[in-house]
Amino acid sequence: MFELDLRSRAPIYEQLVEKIKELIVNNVLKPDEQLPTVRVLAGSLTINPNTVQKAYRELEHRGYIYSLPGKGNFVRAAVPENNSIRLQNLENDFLRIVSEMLYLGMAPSRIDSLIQQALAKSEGGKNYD
Amino acid sequence: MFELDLRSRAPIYEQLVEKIKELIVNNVLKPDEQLPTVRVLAGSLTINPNTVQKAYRELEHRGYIYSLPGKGNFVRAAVPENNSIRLQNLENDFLRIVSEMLYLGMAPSRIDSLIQQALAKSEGGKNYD
DNA sequence: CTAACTGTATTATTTTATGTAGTACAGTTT
DNA sequence: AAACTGTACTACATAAAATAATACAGTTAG
Repeated sequence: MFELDLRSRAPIYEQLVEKIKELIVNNVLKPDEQLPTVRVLAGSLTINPNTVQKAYRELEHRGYIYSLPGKGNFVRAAVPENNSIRLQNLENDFLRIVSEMLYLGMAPSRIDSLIQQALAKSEGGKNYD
Repeated sequence: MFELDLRSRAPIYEQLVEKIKELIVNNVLKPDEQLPTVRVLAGSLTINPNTVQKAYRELEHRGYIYSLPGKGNFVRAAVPENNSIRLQNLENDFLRIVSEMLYLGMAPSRIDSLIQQALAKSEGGKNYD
C-alpha cells in the first residue's frame, strides 16, 4: 500500500495518518472503500497492530474514516458543511507557506502556476500515477 | 515576544522555531536585528535556557539566523540563491494543502483570494498588526 | 583589568512520547 | 462453531524532550 520511513523523526502512526490522508484526499481511496484491517496492515508493514490502530483512531477523529466494529475501517466521504474548522486551519497553513515562499524569493507567477497545477489535477479525473 | 502552548503535543523548541521563523518571514524581525539572548528569552518564557539554545541552533541550521559567540543571535537576511531545497519542500507542502482544501470543498476562487491577500501583505510595507 | 554580559558545551536526571508484546472481549461473517 | 473484524487494557522497553547545574571562552562596558 505504501512505505514508511522508519528512520524519520516523525512517529510511525503520524506517518501513517499522513499517508492515508493523502490517498483519501487524492481519491485513490474512494468513499466507503474498506481500508486494510488493523492486523493485515500491521503485518505487511511489520509494525505493531496497536500502532495502526492509533493511526486509524486519529483518522477517525479527524473525520477522514469511520469504523464499524467487527467489520472494518472505511473511507468517510467528505462533507463540505462540517469542515469550517479544518478549512480555517488549512488557510492558516496556506498563508504561512506562501509568506515563506515569498520571503525566500519565489516569484508570484510560480505560485500561480502551482495553483493551476493543483486545480488541473483535481478537476480532470483523479489518478495520474 | 510571543506565547507558547505548553499543552501542545509539539515540543517547546519546535514551537519556538516556528514562532521565530514566523516573525522573520513576516519581517517583524529585520535582518541583522538581535534576538533575545538565550537566558533572557528562557527567563521570560519560564523555560530552560537549553531549550532556547536548541531552537536557536535549529534556526541557524535552517539558515534563518546566525550567531556570534559572545555577542548574540541575529536575523540572517534571506539569500534567494541558496533556497532551492527549501523551496522544493514548500512547494510539496503547498500542493498537499491545496489538494486537501479542494477535497474539503473550498472554492477555487477562495484560494485565489488567499493568494492575493498574501501578496498584498508582502508587497505593501511589512507590519499591519 | 575586571565584572557582567554573551554563546556554547557537558553531564546527569526526570518526564513524557512512542512503540512493542500479549491478552482479552464483543460484533460480524461464513 | 470458527475465523474474521475492531477495541481495550496492562505491562514493558526505548527514545525524545526538558530541566538542572556547571563550566568555559569570547565580548563589552566600567
